[in-house]
Amino acid sequence: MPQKGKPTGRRSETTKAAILAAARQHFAASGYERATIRIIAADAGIDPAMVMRYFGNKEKLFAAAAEFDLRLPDLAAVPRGTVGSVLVGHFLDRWESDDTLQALLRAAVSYKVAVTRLRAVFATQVMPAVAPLCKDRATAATRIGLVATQMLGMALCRYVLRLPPVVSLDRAAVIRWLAPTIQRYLTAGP
Amino acid sequence: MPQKGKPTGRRSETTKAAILAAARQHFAASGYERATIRIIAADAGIDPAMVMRYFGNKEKLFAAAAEFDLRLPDLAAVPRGTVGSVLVGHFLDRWESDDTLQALLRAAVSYKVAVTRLRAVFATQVMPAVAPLCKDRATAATRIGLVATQMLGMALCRYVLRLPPVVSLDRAAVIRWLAPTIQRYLTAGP
DNA sequence: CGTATATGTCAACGGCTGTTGGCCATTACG
DNA sequence: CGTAATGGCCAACAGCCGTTGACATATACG
Repeated sequence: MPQKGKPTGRRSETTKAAILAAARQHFAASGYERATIRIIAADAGIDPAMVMRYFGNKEKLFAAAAEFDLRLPDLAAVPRGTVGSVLVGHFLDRWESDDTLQALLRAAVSYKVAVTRLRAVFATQVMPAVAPLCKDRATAATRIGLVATQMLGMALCRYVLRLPPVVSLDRAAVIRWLAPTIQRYLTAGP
Repeated sequence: MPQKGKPTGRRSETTKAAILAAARQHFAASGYERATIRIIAADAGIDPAMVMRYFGNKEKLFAAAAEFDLRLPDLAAVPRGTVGSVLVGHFLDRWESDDTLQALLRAAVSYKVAVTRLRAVFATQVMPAVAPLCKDRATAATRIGLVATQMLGMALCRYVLRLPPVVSLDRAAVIRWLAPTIQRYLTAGP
């Protein structure tokens, strides 16, 4: 038994990982339609046909590349007043250390599968983790939706559109400005 | 002299307008690469070759379709404390009454020309109109950049990604929640 | 009326796309 | 060692894309 165990094969896992990495990078940099299977394969150093063998088709390749975990921390453990800065800081970290989010956002704008996935991430990862912080269940969804508008708006302007004044903010400044907004959306009166 | 005066022709302006309208609609709904010239032409009821004759190529067609004016009101005239709600309300209006902004945002994510145009709109329309409200020149660009993150984030979540909790907010609620954020970005201490 | 010009259609081109099936090399295993 | 399977490459397909040029029609004007 060579490596792991799923296929009986030899080094397929290595190649598969290389394809996934190249796919994430190009989906993140160019969006769904411009990230060609041929380009991704060339970047991974193999033939386009291998991509099809391992992932079936482009849609499934994207689904595999867009799989990811936001890794939200346990928010019940942080002090009430700092939840805003913790959330902003965590999002910045995740956004800068993982191409997947950028791939998801860039693709979601023109590719149905991606927007569905993004909504799923919101519903299954953000909502359950943040909702307990809101006292009244009734407005929780609204509050978390508002948080999403500010967070995704920052990501859009900073990493995708690259608006100069937003790009030149340093990490601390982003947290200093955005944290009170997030805090207010989550806790302020209706 | 048949209608206006620019070409000597007969009804070319009508067709040109039909093409532009169809282009805007499809760019807004599908992004740059999925909005094909063939589809746009079919929607305008003419042959694809006409698009080329009137606009040269797809890039120039997009440039023509993405031309637009944000029509920001004179902010010096509104009371100091209501500038937030005026801005949010105006953006919502513009966003819902004109496909162009959505076309610009959808295309900007994967099409260089579009992101350049969007940055230009920010620099030549938003900055000059909003900057006078900021007392210190030094932080004005930063403050307006922050406003952009919240505004574009709302547009992204509401009109492009269609996150359910954000879509179901009514106009008044959006203003009620976002106005204080905008107000703080523009006027609060560093 | 005759002719030039604008308006529009048609068919085709080269290029790029996702996808497929067949062929070679290498390795694992009896 | 021989055989089967796995990893990988190559060439080709059908389809769609932007774009082009030749050709038909209708209008404007001398």
